Amino acid sequence: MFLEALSNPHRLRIIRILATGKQYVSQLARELGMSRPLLYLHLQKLEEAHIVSSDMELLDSGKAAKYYTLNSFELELNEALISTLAPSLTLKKKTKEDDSKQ
Amino acid sequence: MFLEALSNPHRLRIIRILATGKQYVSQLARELGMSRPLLYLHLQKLEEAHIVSSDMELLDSGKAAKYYTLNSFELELNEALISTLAPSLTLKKKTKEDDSKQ
DNA sequence: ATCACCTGTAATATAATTATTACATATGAA
DNA sequence: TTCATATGTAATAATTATATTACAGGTGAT
Repeated sequence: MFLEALSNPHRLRIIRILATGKQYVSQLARELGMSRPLLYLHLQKLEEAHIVSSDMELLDSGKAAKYYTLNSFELELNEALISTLAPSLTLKKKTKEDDSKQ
Repeated sequence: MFLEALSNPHRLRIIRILATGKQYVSQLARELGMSRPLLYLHLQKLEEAHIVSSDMELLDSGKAAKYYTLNSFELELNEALISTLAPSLTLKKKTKEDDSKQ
């Protein structure tokens, strides 16, 4: 999931922008020139991979906004790491259904 | 391209196996329980990303076999790296057509 | 009430990736 | 010659991922 989340150019751009500071969704959408629904999709993937986090905050205007923050991460990516961690890096979480099917 | 190549479970399994030593395609297909055409697809993506390399060798039987080897790589993956390298990590190489369209 | 912002998502369309099937070709051994 | 084992790829199908459109709802200011 983690590497999968990093495998899209839009998502890397999002990371790059959030690296300069937190932003709320509409603002980010304007900055990226991207529709909000599409941005939502990418933000969700990043959030599921724990690469970003979100929280609601009040703007000065008094309106609520959803702010996204970049989490810090560090991964020494080499062939040895992949050999040991292979499954957990990209596979989606197994559901209980999957287990019982097994 | 590099991160994209690492964003698939099959390809990580391939890496894991090749980490134990080079193998030729048919052998690898049997070991993975995967069809050869599909394996080809994944090996190509890995090779384009320079994660694996291939060369033809003669088996003891006298038949030619295409061996794949895992290249060694090392990438310190963190938010700073992504901020600086963002575009080159996932984008496909631009073609000359792309340039002239621009 | 209307305008200018915000969040959130359902339904759908489009594009890209992944997977299968069916071939053609070559070599050595029985 | 036939069998078993290689490589290689074209054509297609199936599945996921990405992107768009169209909504509904909320708040504060004019």
